[in-house]
Amino acid sequence: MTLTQIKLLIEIYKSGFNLSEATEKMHVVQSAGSRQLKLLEEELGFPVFMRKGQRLIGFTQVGEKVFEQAKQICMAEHNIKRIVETMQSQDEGCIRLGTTHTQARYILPSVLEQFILTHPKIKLHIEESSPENLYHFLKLDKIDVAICSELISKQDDLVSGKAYNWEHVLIAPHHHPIWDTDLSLRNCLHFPILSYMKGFTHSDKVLQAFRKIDEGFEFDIVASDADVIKTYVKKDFGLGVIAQMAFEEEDKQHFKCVPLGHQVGKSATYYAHLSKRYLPPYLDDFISLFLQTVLQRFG
Amino acid sequence: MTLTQIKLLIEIYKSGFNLSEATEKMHVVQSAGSRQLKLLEEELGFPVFMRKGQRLIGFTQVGEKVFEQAKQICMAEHNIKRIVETMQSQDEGCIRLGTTHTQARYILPSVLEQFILTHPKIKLHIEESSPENLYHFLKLDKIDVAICSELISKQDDLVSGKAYNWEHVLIAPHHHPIWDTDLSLRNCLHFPILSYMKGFTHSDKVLQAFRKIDEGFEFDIVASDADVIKTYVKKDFGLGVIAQMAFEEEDKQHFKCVPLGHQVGKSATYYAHLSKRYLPPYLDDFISLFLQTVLQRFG
DNA sequence: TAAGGTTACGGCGATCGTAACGATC
DNA sequence: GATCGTTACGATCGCCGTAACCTTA
Repeated sequence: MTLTQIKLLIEIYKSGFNLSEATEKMHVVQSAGSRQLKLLEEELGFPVFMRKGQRLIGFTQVGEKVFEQAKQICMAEHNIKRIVETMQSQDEGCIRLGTTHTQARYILPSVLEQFILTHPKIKLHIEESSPENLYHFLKLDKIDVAICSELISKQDDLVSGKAYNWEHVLIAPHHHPIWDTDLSLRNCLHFPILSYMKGFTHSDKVLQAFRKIDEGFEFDIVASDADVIKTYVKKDFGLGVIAQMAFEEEDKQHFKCVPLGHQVGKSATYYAHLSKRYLPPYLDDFISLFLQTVLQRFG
Repeated sequence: MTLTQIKLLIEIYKSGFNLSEATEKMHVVQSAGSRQLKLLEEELGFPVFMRKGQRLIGFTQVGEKVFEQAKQICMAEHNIKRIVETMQSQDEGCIRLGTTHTQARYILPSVLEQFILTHPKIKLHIEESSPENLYHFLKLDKIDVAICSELISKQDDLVSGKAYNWEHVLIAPHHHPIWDTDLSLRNCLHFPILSYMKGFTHSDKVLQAFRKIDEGFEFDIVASDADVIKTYVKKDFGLGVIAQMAFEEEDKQHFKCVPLGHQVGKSATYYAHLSKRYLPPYLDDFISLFLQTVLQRFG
């Protein structure tokens, strides 16, 4: 068994079981891959791939399990490369952070502000996407660490932890008639309601809460970030339901704001990274700093 | 980077940083190993080993981390071999079980009785030792799975789970004067007390409990298994404190028995195996059967 | 017929073993 | 001086690329 053969398995999988494509990615001719695969399967004494005629169409039962281990091997090999890279370039490096707009816009600025002071040479790539996408990005090693809510916790191949709790808040201009009511969700239904798109910032929680009152409820306007929602609410399009983090000091000029936690439930933000992935020291630092910062702010 | 080089790191470590010994184990001449090591370190751009003159004396800081990953790679490679082995020999195989006397003698018989019915061709190696040793045996891959109390849980490189709760019991012959008292620990102190050796079957818990009453308390006779203790108690050497599992139906002829859980605390038995280790189906079966059996008996 | 996969063959590079040398205890 | 590690050199083995061939959409 060789590392080349192990990597070949991975590439074949990534290519959708197309050996030609896999070998191309490995910068060798197709026949070389064909031979290596044959050698590997001979050594193991079992076919790793199911074939339709000659073509590869998927893993065998054994293949599935072998593939799992092959991924481990590749991961560890990458880790070794990362270890020496981060050593070579002492305090330099790059953090590929995946997060949602809410975190990027309202939480991370203060974290990053401090981080770049202590780690001036670390580059930052901030990838904004939905929690679901972030989960896939982690698994595909497109990002090093994810900070978001939902989905991420309790995945067995991820290390994750809760960073802080938060709740949704209701916002409306100071003059809005809603402020003359008891602020129940039922009363809110008399006005257009703006909130997050499906999949963002626990919007489902809000939706469920309203649907307990009005089964066919839909938001009137949805956006994927609070800035847009706030802008529209400012223009008196209706009531906004956003994450508490998105309500800032200067928004008090335009809006009143009440928490909705008791009516739609509490939420939480998590961090996560692949469990067997090597984390360079500066990434550990970043996560620590993040946790420490939100602890001060929400703890 | 090659698998050979990775394995070389492992072997050098295992040989106490003696390259000659390591290469010998790998069935190549010493110079071959020397070269491979040089190549690896050149490729990484960092020395993996600290040297005193030319001799290897330990890992560098980078080396430590690389070594961690190297172990992962070796583990995964072994797993692949195990996967195909267990496939080749269908229902054959071997379970190397590490456990304590208490489990082996009083719990496992009923488990194994059933297991060999459904898996007649699986060989069993039962290694008896203290929990602490079992932990090391797991890490050295001397055993596949451990069943015991203490120590094992909450180790990050182990997968472990609680199997059942139990408590210590006090035993003494029917005619013993202790049965005329209120059975407090304080009253027990008037008699010689026999229990487990340090490190076995949560003996520390019992010791602590007695020491709360009598600071300088020591057991009068200790043994590493309940059979010995029971034999001595039968001969009227004193009171016995053993695990509840060790008190069997036929012992009622000779002893009375009272639980001590409220006085010395409850205990639990766990199972554990290396977290990244491939478990063949029959090993999964074994653990399931074990859990199921103790659930019926204690659950 | 094009695309995916296998097999045969020749060349080249990688690794090995021998052996001589250097360093350390 | 014995043990441990490095370096040089020639031989061998393994892997690659070319190319011809086979199989199936």
